[in-house]
Amino acid sequence: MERIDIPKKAIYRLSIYHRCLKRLVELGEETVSSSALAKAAGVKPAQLRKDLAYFGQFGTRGLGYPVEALAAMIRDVLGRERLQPVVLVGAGNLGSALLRYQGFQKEGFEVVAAFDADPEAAVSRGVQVPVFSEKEMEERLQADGVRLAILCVPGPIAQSLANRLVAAGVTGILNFSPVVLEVPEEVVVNNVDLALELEHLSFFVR
Amino acid sequence: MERIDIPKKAIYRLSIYHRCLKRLVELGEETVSSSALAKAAGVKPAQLRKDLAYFGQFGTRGLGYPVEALAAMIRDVLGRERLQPVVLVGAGNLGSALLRYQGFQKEGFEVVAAFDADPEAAVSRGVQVPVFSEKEMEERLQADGVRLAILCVPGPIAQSLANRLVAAGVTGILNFSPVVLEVPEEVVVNNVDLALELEHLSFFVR
DNA sequence: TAGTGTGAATATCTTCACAGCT
DNA sequence: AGCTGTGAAGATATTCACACTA
Repeated sequence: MERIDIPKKAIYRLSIYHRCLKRLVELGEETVSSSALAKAAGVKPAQLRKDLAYFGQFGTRGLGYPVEALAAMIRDVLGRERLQPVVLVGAGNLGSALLRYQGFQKEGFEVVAAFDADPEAAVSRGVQVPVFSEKEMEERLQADGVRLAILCVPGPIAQSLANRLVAAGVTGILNFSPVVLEVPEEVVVNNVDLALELEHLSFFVR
Repeated sequence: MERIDIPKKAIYRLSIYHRCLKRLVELGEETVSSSALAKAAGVKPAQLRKDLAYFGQFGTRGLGYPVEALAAMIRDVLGRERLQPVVLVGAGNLGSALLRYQGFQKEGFEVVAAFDADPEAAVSRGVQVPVFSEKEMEERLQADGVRLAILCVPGPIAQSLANRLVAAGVTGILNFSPVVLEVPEEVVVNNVDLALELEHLSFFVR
């Protein structure tokens, strides 16, 4: 595994660059300089160049980077060339909002199914994605070979659902529950902790 | 400003420690060791001790940290002793879910008002918080002296609303829009970019 | 003995600055 | 002339390891 020494934050930035590049494609730009793209992404030019250099040489000295090709390479690096199916667990308030939220689809993720203890309730919230009983989770996950899950359940049950997801073959969890999940080390957990983000702001604001 | 050399991530961790401490308070624990608390928070003991040491000495050698007092000091450091009012801008799908979401209240934040171009629609989504027309934003912000805002509007209009928030005295923005906001340097922006988090996972999962 | 507080060592990440293409 | 690619320097953050103390 050669990507061992790529800064984790660089991966985040890659996503941001990709988004900026998509805008440039729409504008019909053919090339972009590191300084222009860096500005759009809110980073320093040198950092952008270094981030890209981890994956190869894509630019032309004196000219810049080819917009289209660079976007394609980032998609490739991020594993976004063929799109990953995703499931969502816990279609409560936040969960069902995420299901209606267009942001994931816009970035090319397909939420193929949702699971909840009370599927009826979720459906009544206007969710389009099929919502199944949480009991069917394992069989459906395995049938579809799903590896990415969004977890939006209350704190106290988050760990046990995470365990079940992992056992069913999920290796990436986007966790909205305000809980530190324990998972085997081959599983990646990404925490989005809304209250924590607000709290963090409040430190800088007073 | 002496907190200049405190790792930014340490502030995040402080919030996590605080959450764990609250649980310990409920359980009636009087003291906790760095290793126990670190385990609960998902960090190494040495890191926990270092994080706390930035703010003073709170532990007793051979014994551990007093749960209650430590929680109080963290609240103090995070500026959470008196609670900050927060507003939410953009009560669409995601925004109104956040308004119904109990997580903020549970952590002691009060969302005092929401603003949207179409307040009726938001109210019809079952939002309890008063929703005002986006036009009234400035006057109400200034009246209440609000300094924290949650921004959940579509990308294209995010920057202009951020500008208005800043002009009206907001100094901390929790930004859910998939856009890099430009703000004066005294303003802190905290980005929560849902699609980006998923994309990040997909890199590690393939 | 159990467990904090911390300097020093290490690891990680960012920025500089410039050689080298086009 | 303009802009990339990158080694080296600098800045930050984490971890170790142990002196110290209740």
